[in-house]
Amino acid sequence: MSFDQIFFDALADSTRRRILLLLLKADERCVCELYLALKQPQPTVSRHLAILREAKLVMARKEGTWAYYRLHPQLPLWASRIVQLMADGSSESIGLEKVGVFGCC
Amino acid sequence: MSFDQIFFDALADSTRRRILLLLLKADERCVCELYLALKQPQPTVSRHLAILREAKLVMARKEGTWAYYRLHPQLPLWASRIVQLMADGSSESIGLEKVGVFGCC
DNA sequence: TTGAAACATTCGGATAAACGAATATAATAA
DNA sequence: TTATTATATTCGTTTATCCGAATGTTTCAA
Repeated sequence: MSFDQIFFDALADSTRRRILLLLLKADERCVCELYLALKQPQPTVSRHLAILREAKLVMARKEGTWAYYRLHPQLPLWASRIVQLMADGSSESIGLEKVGVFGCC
Repeated sequence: MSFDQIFFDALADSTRRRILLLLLKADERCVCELYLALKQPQPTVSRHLAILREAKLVMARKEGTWAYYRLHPQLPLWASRIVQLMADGSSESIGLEKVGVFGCC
């Protein structure tokens, strides 16, 4: 399957789009920040992160029991511009305002 | 369902993306040009066009028995920029080179 | 070495998307 | 009216996706 197909499949889910927007606003986020911000169960978020990881849209860094995610540094330019445009234009609530007030890690 | 969701759902299919790219390069295209260029059965293309039409990504103009499609003039700016980036970055073959040599209309 | 915390994965069922084949509609021409 | 051309829709089936619930894995601390 082409990267195009994988990329747009990944964007077809709103939880995955919200994850990408959260990662766009911060260098790194750990999984607990993400699922608390998104108000979704941890396994749900982990499954979506796995999809984004396999699509090479995000990268994971492990540190102890924590996993920190960021946008993939080798994301093609056109693809990362699309993520940015998504941020500009999307009417979807990201949940970012809540991040940081949880003492999750 | 939000426009965001409808928009990215529409982009998740490669035939629909190719239709959008074909329409990006031309003011208008009739259905026969599209399905000949895409090498897909006419009902398949019409079904995808219906999805794009209901999503308000494209607009149809009827003239006799023909139907001419174009990108929707009120497409949000961020959305049409995404379509353009898709054109820049996509590795997918559009089939555009074949359009115009068919005597379909 | 037992326990707990942070993530990841698997399974089963429900919902949705896509396609081929067939059929319907609408406009025009004979 | 009948036929034809261009396009649209419906139907039935297959395939893919998503979610909740349960379970695994890894790391660290006691």
